[in-house]
Amino acid sequence: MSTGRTPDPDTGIACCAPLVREPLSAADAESLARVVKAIADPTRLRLLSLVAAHDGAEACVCDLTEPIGLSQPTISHHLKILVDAGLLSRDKRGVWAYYALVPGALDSLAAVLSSGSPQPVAIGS
Amino acid sequence: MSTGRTPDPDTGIACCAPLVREPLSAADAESLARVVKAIADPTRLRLLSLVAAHDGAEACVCDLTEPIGLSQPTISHHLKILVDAGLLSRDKRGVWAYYALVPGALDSLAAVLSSGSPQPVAIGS
DNA sequence: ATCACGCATTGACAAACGTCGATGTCCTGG
DNA sequence: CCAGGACATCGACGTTTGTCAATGCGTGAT
Repeated sequence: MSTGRTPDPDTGIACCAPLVREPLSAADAESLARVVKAIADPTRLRLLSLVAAHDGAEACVCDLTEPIGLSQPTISHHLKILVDAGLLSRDKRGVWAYYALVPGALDSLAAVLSSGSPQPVAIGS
Repeated sequence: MSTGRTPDPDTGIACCAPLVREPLSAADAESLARVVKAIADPTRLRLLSLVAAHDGAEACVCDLTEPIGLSQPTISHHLKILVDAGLLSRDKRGVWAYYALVPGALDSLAAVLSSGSPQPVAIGS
């Protein structure tokens, strides 16, 4: 141990400033990272944007597959990740599955990031 | 082709609503994802929080290694990713390397997310 | 009942990621 | 000049991730 921080007893010079507030705990960081990971992919960002761009912030899979240019199973895979993260909601009506933005989900995530010291976020499950 | 969207000529019923605004382009999604990926890791979130928790929003590596509990090369690796993403700045003074939050970087990232249709972000390089 | 269609699930595989130990580089003090 | 400390870089390893083809499951129409 004693890896670094050598406060010279004479000068009292250490390398660092003291803590002025509580940092993020390991558990909080893990749950926050789980939500951030959901949007850390270009395909999923485009999916969110595409859903938001549709009237009513709602779209079905058939309207997302073509503009993205990936296979249908891949689109379903990404949509599932976004739903599990609490960012999208799934509503199956008849043959079609409609995905919609969860109101406030992205906003509360953004609020956590912009605040200097992130609080735990309760978006995903 | 013709994967989905079968607007019945009689009923006119299709599955989806029309677009009401421009979605994110593939290139913009890729550059935005590069920044988001930088914070999509619990260790890096804790590092950002730790730096922010220090007086002056500045800290050296020796003060970050111990609370995180990972090896020094791993911490340096994560710090490099955060610097490359434009979220941290590195300032070597003497023997020590001080990392500080780039003012406004996290905020503009948060602004992109909360806005319904994300604009391209010019944070990383 | 049967068929076609929209979507989800599975299994497989290459690429990217996180972590470590070992080593290199630069600065400071003696 | 030499020794030691702070930090970066390198090489390696196991794990996770993104993608696809193939298949399964409901639903609605014939």
